[in-house]
Amino acid sequence: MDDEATRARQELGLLLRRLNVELDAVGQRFADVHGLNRTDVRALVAIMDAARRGEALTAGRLGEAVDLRSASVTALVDRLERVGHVRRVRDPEDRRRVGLEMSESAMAAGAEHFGGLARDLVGAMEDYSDEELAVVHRWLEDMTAVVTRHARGERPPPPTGEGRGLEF
Amino acid sequence: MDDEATRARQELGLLLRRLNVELDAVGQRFADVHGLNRTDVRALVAIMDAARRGEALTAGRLGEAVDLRSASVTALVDRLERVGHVRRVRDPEDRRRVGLEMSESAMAAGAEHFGGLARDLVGAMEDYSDEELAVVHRWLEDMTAVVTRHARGERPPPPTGEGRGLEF
DNA sequence: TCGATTATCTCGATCGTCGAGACATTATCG
DNA sequence: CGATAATGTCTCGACGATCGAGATAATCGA
Repeated sequence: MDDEATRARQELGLLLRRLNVELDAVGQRFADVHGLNRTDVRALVAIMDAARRGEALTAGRLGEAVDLRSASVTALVDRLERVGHVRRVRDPEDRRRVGLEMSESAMAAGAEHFGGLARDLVGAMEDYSDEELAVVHRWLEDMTAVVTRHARGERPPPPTGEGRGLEF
Repeated sequence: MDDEATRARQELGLLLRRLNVELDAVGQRFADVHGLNRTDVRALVAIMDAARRGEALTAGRLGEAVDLRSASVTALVDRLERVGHVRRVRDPEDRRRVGLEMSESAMAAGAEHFGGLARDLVGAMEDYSDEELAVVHRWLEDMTAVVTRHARGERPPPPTGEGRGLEF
C-alpha cells in the first residue's frame, strides 16, 4: 500500500475522531439544556435503552452499565428522582431490589433530543444506495471490532483476512 | 423510502453509537492505565494535536479547547505538571502567557496508545477499494454535518439535496 | 506615564465519586 | 426450622475536580 493510499485511510480515522467529538457534544448539550451532568445523561440513556428492550433496570444493574459504585448510584438516582426524571419502584418479588422507571416527561425529552438526531441522520442517508450503505455497514463493523479490542486492551488484533483463504 | 430501507439506515445509526461508545472507552482506558481522569486525557490530546500542528498551546487556549474556566485549567496543568506530562514555559514575548509543552514520555505514551489504534484502523481498511473508501468518506462527512448541527442546537438541518438542481 | 485590558493564579465553596460499613431481605444448609 | 451466608441498597465521611470572585502581574493605548 503506497503512501497516498495510507494517507487516505488515515484521514478516515481523523474524520471518525471528529465525528466522535461531535457526538459527545450532543450528549453534553442535552446535559446542559436539562441541567444534568454527563453521568446523569449516560444513566438516563441506559435506563431508556433498557426500557426499549422491555426490562426495568435495577439500581445495581444501572451501576454496572455506567460503571459506578453503589454509593454513587444512590446519589445518582437521588438526583434523577429529585428532578422527576425517574421513579424508584421496589420489586415485590425480591424486596431488596429497587427498579427504576423513567417518567413520561424524561422519556419525551430524550426521544425529542436523541430521536430527532436519529431522524436527521436517517434523512441524510436518504440518497445513498443499498450498495453504498452496505459498504458503510461493513466498514463500521470492522472499525468497531478494532476499537473494541483497543478499549479492552487486547493488542494485537488478528492479522486481518478472516478466512478468505487462497493465501500462500 | 419504505420501512425496510429506513430500518437499514437506522441500524447504521445504532452502529455509529456503539462505535462512539467504544472510542470513548479507548480514552477511558488510557486514563485508567496512566492514572488520569478524562479531562486530563482530553487536555493531553489537545496539547498533542496543537504540537502536531507546530503551535504550543497557552493555558488560556487549552481552557477553551476543553471548556474549563481558568481556575480549573490551573489545577489541570498543576496535575499534569506534577506527574511530568507537561512543562510550563513562560512566553518571552508576552510574559503574561504560559505555554504548555508535552514531555517526551507523555508524547511517547500517547503515540503508543492512540497511534497504535490509528495504525490498526488503517490496517483494517487495507482491503477496501478506493471507491469504497470514497463512499465511507462522504458518509462520514454527511453524518458529521448533521451531528454538528445538533451539537450546536441548530435544528432543523437544510432540507437535503445541496443543489442537485432539477427539482420543482 | 497611567488607566484599561489581558493572562494566569489563589482562595473558598460546591458537587460527584468513592470506600467502609450498616441494614434489610433472601438463599443455603445443618 | 433456625442460624449463617450472600445479596442489594443505602448512610456516612472523605477526597478531588470544578467553579466564581477576586488578586496579581504584564502588556497595550492614549
